[in-house]
Amino acid sequence: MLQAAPRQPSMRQAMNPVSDPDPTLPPYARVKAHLKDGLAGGRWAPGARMPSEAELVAQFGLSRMTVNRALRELQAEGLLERRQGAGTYATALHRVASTLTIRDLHEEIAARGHRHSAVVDLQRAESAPPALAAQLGLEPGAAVFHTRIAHLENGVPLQCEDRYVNPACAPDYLAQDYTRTTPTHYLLAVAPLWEAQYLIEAGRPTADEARLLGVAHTEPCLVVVRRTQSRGVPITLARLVHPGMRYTIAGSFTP
Amino acid sequence: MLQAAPRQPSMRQAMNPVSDPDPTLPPYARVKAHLKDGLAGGRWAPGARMPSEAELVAQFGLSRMTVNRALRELQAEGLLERRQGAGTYATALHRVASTLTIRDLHEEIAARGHRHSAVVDLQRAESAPPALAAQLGLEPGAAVFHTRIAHLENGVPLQCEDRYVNPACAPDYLAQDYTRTTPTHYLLAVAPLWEAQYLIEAGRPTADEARLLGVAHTEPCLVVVRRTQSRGVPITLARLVHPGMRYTIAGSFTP
DNA sequence: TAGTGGTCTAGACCACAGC
DNA sequence: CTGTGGTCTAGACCACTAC
Repeated sequence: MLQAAPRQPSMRQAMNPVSDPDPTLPPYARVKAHLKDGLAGGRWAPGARMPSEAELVAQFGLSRMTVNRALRELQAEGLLERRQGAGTYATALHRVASTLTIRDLHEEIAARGHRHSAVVDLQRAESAPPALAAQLGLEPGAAVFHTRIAHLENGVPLQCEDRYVNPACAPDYLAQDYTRTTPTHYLLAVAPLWEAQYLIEAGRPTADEARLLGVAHTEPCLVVVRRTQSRGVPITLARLVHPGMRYTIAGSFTP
Repeated sequence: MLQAAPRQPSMRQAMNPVSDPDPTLPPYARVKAHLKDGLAGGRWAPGARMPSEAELVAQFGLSRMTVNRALRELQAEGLLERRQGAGTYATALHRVASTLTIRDLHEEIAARGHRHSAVVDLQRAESAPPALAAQLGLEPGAAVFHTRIAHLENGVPLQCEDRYVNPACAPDYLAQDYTRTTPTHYLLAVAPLWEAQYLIEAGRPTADEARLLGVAHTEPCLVVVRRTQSRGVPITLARLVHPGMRYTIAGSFTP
């Protein structure tokens, strides 16, 4: 039903790129559209060899740079694999790489037109136990900053944020008023955020978290653990706990 | 090579780009590295105006196309915003766009060197209730294919996959042996996967799911709901339930 | 109008893969 | 060796923005 009409390439279709996309598109975009259509329509199976740059140059009457751009962008989008000297291939595409956007919670709530507020449960320096010290690149027992903050949307607890911060990166971290700004916002201002790793899992809240979120400690929660570095220097380790019924991470994938 | 020698922008150099990245990198990559370093180091604040293409051409002694490529790629990576006629700006970057990869579970398990097996609990055609029909672009009451399969890693249940499939897209879906292939794998072969949206949340398993996963129905589970279309035609709607303590989604962000 | 980005070209040299 | 992709150039024309 999709790859409806065409087929029976009989004579290799001679010319005509089968798809004749919007002629107002710039040429490189037309090449991309042509290749995407072909991939979507099964003209090239996963893993199959794609036309070479030279072939596309001849077929479309464009310069090689233009064709190269189209192919390079499709590669960046994960649709093609290219190997110097070997050729261009359709990706097996048994993976779906998707963009997941994690925004500052304050902005996320504001974007919904709702009111964000915060309850600061804890804001102090502590001595880092070995495991934590290792995560933040500190000596065991060194001072770390620790905050625990509940974030509310229109008065309803949405997230409990347990965060440890490397003092070297944000010496004034403890001096901020986190009912007026968020740790994320402050840390982004202090040091642009350059690398992050995260884990997403389901779990139960700790007693503290259950208290701050106003849920039973048996309530399933979505837990995001995120570690952030800037230029290789660990900045912060955060555990973000969301009541399962109140929070969802959404994403999409559109090549 | 060609543009080999140049450089020595005479006075310009004065302030030396601060960063003098790996000289073995291709020129466009050096420009990218220079700009990334500057952004990471706070040389340009979020929202600040970046050097124009012409300025970078003068500074690096490169052609405009090369500089343009560096800027275009940084834009694609979300680090820069560009407006024709206006200029190039550092993104406010109060968002962290991260790559989340969802792979076929069979491949994921195989990649860990473990053994994947599946228990097919249900495999039949059903009549689509209105809500489901709407999601799949069908008439209410139309036939849909429904499978419920537990996926095991070395014999331990890891995921319960409840899946509805648009029969028009995969007429032979019910004829497959899902102890030998996975629905994901089969559907990818039938119709390349072109758009997907998903939700990730924490919840409790249904009674069926708890039974198949061998967990209590109070156990927190990570639930991924994914909807997939190919060329705008809905293909499948899947609910993937993972026991919270056994499954984690990991991702990273490294601009 | 001047500056900016968006795009294209027709060549070129190189590194690498496969025969 | 040939064919492939990786990259660069020095111009060019255009559309848009801001003044």
